Amino acid sequence: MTVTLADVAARARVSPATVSRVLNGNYPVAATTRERVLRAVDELDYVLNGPASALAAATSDLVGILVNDIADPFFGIMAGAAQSAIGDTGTGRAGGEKLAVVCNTGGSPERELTYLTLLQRQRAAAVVVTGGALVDPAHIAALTAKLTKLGDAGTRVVLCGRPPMPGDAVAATLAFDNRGGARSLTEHLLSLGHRRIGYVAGPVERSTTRDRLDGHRDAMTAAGLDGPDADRLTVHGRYTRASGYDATRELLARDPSLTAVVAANDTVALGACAALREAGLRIPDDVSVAGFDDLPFSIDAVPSLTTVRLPLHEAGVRAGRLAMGADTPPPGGVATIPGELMVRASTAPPRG
Amino acid sequence: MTVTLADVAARARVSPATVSRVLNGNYPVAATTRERVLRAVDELDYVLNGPASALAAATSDLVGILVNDIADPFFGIMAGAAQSAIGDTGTGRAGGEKLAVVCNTGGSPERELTYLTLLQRQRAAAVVVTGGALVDPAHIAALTAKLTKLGDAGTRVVLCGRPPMPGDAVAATLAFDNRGGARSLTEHLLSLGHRRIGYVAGPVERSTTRDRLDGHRDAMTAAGLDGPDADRLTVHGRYTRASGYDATRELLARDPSLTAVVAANDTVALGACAALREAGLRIPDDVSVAGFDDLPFSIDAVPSLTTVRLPLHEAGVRAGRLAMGADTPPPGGVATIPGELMVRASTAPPRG
DNA sequence: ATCGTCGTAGCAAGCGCTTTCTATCGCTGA
DNA sequence: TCAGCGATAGAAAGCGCTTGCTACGACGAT
Repeated sequence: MTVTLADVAARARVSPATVSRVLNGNYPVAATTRERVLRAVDELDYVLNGPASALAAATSDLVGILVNDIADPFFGIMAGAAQSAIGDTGTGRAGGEKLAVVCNTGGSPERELTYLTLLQRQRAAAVVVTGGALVDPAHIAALTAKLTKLGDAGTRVVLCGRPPMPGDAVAATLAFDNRGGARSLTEHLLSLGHRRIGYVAGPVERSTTRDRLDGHRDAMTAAGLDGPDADRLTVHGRYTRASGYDATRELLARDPSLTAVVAANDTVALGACAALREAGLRIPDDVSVAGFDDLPFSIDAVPSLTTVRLPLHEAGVRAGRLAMGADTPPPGGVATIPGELMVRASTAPPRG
Repeated sequence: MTVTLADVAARARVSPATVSRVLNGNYPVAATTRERVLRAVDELDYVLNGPASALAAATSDLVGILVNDIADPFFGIMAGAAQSAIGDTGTGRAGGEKLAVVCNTGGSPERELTYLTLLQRQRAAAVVVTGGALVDPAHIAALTAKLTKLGDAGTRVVLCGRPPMPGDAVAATLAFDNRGGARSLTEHLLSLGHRRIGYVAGPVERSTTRDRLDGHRDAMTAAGLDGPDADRLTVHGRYTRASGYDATRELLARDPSLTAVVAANDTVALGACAALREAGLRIPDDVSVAGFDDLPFSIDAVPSLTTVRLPLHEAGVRAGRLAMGADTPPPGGVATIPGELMVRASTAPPRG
């Protein structure tokens, strides 16, 4: 039926062992023999049997990339960058290609674990886990256990855009400085003269939400604005446009006099803009708006969005290279990646 | 080292064969035996060796989803929908889970082929190929050959949002009616009274570009507007915001008096809006703008974008189910999915 | 009481590859 | 001239699982 190594060997008049060695290029083979084998491979249109090879060699060329939401460019950009970094690291040697695949957890902890098990089952060469973690201790424990098992089985584990985990299960961690970024964003608003600043946060159970909110609070506290308003002007929602819209209406109801809204991310900020506009408020004349992440569409928003730029592409590439073992891990295994404040047209001094 | 089937068998005091049958649930096993095996699996924290299983059974539980650009929600939505449809089809039986993974080709034909080879190597159970095809005959031939080989090897091939291919390599095709959608969009503009309509097309080599442009031309021709202007008012670019921006400036230079711009998709439309606004033109008062796809952000654009809605999520789900063999293919193997005209605030009658 | 049958479980032969160990050949140096 | 060695190729033993076939009781039917 399908062509096997033995078929190729027969056609090239060598032993299967030799064909295997030519294909893997990890053993000296005379040039003329190699030539003959390669020709046979070509003529028979032979494709290696991955499972058989993985079984015999006890390693596979699968690399998994876990994302929370594949329809969100935040993850798409990182995943795409990681995937191409992994694809490009194939040193040109035949058969050296890795199969970098992305798995969409939809933000569900169970699916996250399920995918990790599936990847473990496939004896994946590496796993890149992206995006904010759940704060839930039970899940962290389960995840740590799973990653440890993966690590023990020889799978390289890399965290990207996610806080470090306890234990030494993880080969490398690339964490975003969400807290610092959020702080500088709020500081920007404060320096413009804003005092009544609403905050549209993400889901409480996510570390990203907590870190960004902490950064915001840091800045507010430093400005002496940590009164009871802090809680009253914070609304939690999901990382969606609709959530930003709803939350902003709520904020407006709680304090119609607020002069700025900080959103958990750019997508949420878009929803906030819609709600404000609908309320007859102009941006930034009446109310300033700020986002986070600097996704591609943010610069196109009207007005263009002030936000914190996260080097998603660069982080993805680095994560991919780390997963391949092509880069050495940062000292201590953890690198914190700073965000960069991008001041654009959606923020301005408050009126009066 | 790692736990094997034999270890589980020993602990449950049965033969490896029995453990395998319990895990696969495809052979009668006495309830008490099953119970004992399951407990042993649990106690030893056993994870099946995927490659070994795939080798012995000559099938794997890998399903590949190919996309052009993972950072583009157009693909993200379809891929996410397909992936969850595939995950959910696991009929509850233990071990029945498929590993649905998405592969990012970046629009490169070579990478497309490479990924297909890699999936073939893994003996993937199914492959879903999304997005517009390349018009290039050489690539179509190569692709057809590859897909045929995959099909012959038992991989179910499903096309989603992509025109049908020659031959019987493909199990099912879900094609979008790009041409019909584009036609109704332009008809809408014509019915508003527009006559000088610019068209910002995608890359010439993509079938999606060609189909949408054909639909536009259909409508223009039917309105007796197929003069030399047809070419003059068409500019090709990529499916990006920047490309839409550049192309629209070009269009404006060619004919400052145009009253409407139709873009190849929503992302491009956003760029077009930016260019128009920069030129001091108001939307839709001075110039109407229309997109295609109805991505989530389109309703949030200012003004909200008139576009053609493609049921990306539904199509993705259906493709996923087809890939699992959970749905029966449409008659003839091809289903054409219509788009729905969404008239919003970015289009209005021309001035005067 | 005997035989066929049904329901379970075990045996053992691979699946297609990798890799260790061994064999062979042509040289080089003494 | 011959031992010894480097370079290259082959033989064969698995890797961990699936599955066709066989084995074995227990039971109802004759």
